[in-house]
Amino acid sequence: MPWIPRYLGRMTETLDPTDWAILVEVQRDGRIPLTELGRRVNLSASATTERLKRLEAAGVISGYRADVDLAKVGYAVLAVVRLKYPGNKHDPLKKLLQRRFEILECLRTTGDDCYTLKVAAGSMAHLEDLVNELTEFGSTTTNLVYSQTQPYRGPQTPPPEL
Amino acid sequence: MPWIPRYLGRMTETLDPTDWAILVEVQRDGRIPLTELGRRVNLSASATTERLKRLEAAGVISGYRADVDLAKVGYAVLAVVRLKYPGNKHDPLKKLLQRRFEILECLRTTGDDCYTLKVAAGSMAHLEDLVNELTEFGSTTTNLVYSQTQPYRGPQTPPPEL
DNA sequence: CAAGATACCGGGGAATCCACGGCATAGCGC
DNA sequence: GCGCTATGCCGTGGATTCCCCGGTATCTTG
Repeated sequence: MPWIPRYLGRMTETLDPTDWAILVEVQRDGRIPLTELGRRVNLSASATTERLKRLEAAGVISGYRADVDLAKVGYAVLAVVRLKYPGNKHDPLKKLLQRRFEILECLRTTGDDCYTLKVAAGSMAHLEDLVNELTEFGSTTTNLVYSQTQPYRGPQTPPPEL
Repeated sequence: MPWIPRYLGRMTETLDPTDWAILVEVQRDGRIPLTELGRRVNLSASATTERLKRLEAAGVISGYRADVDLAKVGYAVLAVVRLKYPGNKHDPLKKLLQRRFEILECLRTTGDDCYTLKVAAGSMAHLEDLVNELTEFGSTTTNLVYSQTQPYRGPQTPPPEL
C-alpha cells in the first residue's frame, strides 16, 4: 500500500483503492458489520473502523439511509416534472418543498427548465393535484416513469483523468 | 393502538402510524440503534425489532445504503441527460449501464424523451466524452445541475386519499 | 539517525443485537 | 359467555459487535 498523505476538510479527498472498496461495500449494504467489512477489503476490523470514521468525518460519507419501496407504501405513480420558472423569487418554492413531501427531489439546472423534480403520487388524481400546484409557479412538463432501468447507485470508482 | 391485520407479500402494505414513524427515522439515519429507535417511536427495543424485520421481509425496506458526497470523491459535475431513443433495441443501453458507472440513475419515461439519466462526471471533458457515447443511441438533451435544492428524500407519510 | 506522523494490529470492557418464553388483547367458533 | 388462536408487546440472558486503548512497523522530516 503506497503512502498517501491525507488532508481532511478539503473539497475533494484523496482516496486509495481500499477506501473505494469500503465505499462500494457500504453503499451496497449500509449495515454491514465492521468485521465483515474488514474481511471484504482485507483489513482488520479496527483499521477498517478508522478509515470509515475518517470518511464520515471528512464528509465523504454524509449519512446512512434506509431505502423504501415507493410502490409498497402506496405511491404507485412516479413522475419527472420539469418546471420553467419565470422571475427569481425562489422562496415560495422552498416553502412548497417543506410542505409537499411527495416531491422527493428537486434539482436546479441550466437550460430552459429551471428545475427538475422527481415526484411520487398515490394515484393520477393525486399527481394532477400536485402538478396543479406546481403550475402556479410556471409552466410544467410532466413525464411518467415506466420503470427504473437503473435505480440510483452511488459512485463506484474515481473519475477518469480527462 | 387499533388492531390491524397484516397481509405480507402484497403489492402495498398496511402501515400504521408507528410503522411510518419507524420509516421516517431509518430513512434519516439508517444506523440508528434499535433501542434508540424504540425510544423515538415509544416502543420497546424488541417490539421495534419485530416491526423492522417485518418491514424488511415485506420488501418495504429494500436495503440500507451509505450516502456518498459526489463532489468530495471527485465528481464535480452533475447533469441530467434526456435521451430520445429511436427503435426498440434496449439491450445495448443496458450494456452501457453496466460499463459506465458515471450513469447514476436511468428512468424510462413517457413522452418524447424515452430515458432520463442522472450522470456524474469529474470534468466537462469527461461529461462530453460520456454524452458522446450516449449520442450514439439517439439525440440527447443535457442540463447541468447547479445545486440540489432538495436532495433525495424518501416518503414521509402515506399518500392522501384522492 | 532520531523524532514525528501515519497506518495497522490485537485485546478487553461496554454496548448492541438476537432468540426465547411469557403476558395482554382482539377476533372467532361454539 | 367461554375457550381457542393469533397478534403484538415486553423482558431476559448469551452471542456478537462496537469502541477505546496501547504497541509495532514504515515512511517523512529535520
